[in-house]
Amino acid sequence: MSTVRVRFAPSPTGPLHIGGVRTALYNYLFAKKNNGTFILRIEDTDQTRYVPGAEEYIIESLTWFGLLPQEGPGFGGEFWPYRQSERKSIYKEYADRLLADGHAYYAFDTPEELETMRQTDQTFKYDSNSRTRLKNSLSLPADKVAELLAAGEHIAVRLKIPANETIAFDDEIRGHVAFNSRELDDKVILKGDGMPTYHLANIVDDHLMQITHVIRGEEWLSSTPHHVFMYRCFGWTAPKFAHLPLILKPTGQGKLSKRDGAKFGFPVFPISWDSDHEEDNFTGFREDGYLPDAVLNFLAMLGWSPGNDQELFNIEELSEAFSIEKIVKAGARFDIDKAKWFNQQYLIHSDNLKLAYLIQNQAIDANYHVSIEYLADVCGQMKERVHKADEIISNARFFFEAPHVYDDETIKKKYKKENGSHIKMIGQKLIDLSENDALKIEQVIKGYIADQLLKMGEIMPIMRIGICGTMQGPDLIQTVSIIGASEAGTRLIKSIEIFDKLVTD
RNA sequence: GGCCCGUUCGUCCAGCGGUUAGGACGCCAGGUUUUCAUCCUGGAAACAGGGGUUCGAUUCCCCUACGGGCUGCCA
Repeated sequence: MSTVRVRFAPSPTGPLHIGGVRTALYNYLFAKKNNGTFILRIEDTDQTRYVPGAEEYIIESLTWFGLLPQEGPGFGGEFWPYRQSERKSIYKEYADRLLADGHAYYAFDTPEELETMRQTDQTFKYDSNSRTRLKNSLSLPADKVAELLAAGEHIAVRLKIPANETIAFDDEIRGHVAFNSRELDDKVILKGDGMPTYHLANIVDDHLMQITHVIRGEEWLSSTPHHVFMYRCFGWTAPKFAHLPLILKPTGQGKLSKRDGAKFGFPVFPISWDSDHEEDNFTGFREDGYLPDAVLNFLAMLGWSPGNDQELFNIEELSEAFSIEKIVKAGARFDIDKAKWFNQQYLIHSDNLKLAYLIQNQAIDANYHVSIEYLADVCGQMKERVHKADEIISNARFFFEAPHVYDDETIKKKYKKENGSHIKMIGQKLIDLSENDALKIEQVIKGYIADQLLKMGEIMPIMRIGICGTMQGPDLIQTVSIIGASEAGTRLIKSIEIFDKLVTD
């Protein structure tokens, strides 16, 4: 048994889609599980769709997730180059071989002519049947072919699919899949510009790079018979295929697309993508406050399960438990609520200081200049109350500044004017305390409430509003201990003035 | 339209001939708490339909319906 070699082969036509990340993840997990090699190959054979920066984006995304390839552009490996545009001559050589063996032919039809055919006939297909009527080296007389070849325009090489035979393969996920070759079109394998199409480049590279398992999206299932046919023509052993179910829109029809992020209000890309065109700017999971491991865990469960009820896995556990047989066959709808839940779980189990560093820039941007230790304390209190890292700051501004607005509703409902002086007194005592030990603070507050025979339920909520402005927040004693007894006391005294006015009005 | 793939709670998964069809997210109710959240307890919620095969089908086969993909000198 040869060692497992798998590849993730994205096309640098834009930012890497979250579905692509899952494909990369499954390849990575499969390699890890089998002690194999995970390879990155850049499929940039379409010059017209090439987007500068896309390759860097792909690598930065994989890096963020920790899904680093052992081979690939910039990662070493003995099967270089790993960028298809740099392998052009290799593909030409193999296309020639197919041509020489009679498994491919030259086609001279222009894209416009083919477009017209498709317009007039919805079912048009360039295949074993129609090719006899089209402009190619099979239908045209030899001298005419030679002439067109010499002219050198619009020369494409097409695969000569046999007329009527069964082409089948065993998919690792779907089992036996069979096609009749009459349903298959004569795919272009070498384009007019001399570049190969995906189909040729893909199988040549997979063979040359000794790929053992092709794990890719289901959109490739229909062209797999073409690939299998080419392996046969070359006399090569085909790798094993595993076609992954697609990720579908949360609601409505079709697969998740890049525009769905804006439409549904959540990211569909790992990290942000900035383009010259406003409508092509996308925010990423990273910038939106998600942790990479949480996203990975969520993605892993979208189309795969370990066969039991466990859902929380770190990457090591994931690769240990992973198996292709457990991949689900049906497409999965993207559920952002589940993703948020995973993220919250990871947030809760994250180290406070790590979280603090993660959100440090956000704090600075908001003009909150506090120590990293202070931020860590805030994270400790807030992490179980949020779903995304950025909410730690946006939901708890009272840790950084006195509240500007107060929850009127609760004040009107719970504030009794006779308690005002007591709360002011507590405020003064906190100022006098001049230290921030939680135990001492608790003694001051709860001690006073007990001494004066007051009710916790009447005093604490009002104090909370006075200090935080809102009813939502961590334990009050802990909060005071973090922002400081003196600051809290000052806020209390000031807020009572406002509350008194609010209640009399 | 044609070909291929699929179909268990709203969603993601478990189930691989005999189960009160299980878990998670979300939702609802209750408990804990100074609030929110976490956490705990409970609840509503599904085998697309029809034929077979079988003593017995959610599980196997066929048909229909529905969903998805492909049908480019894009990947």
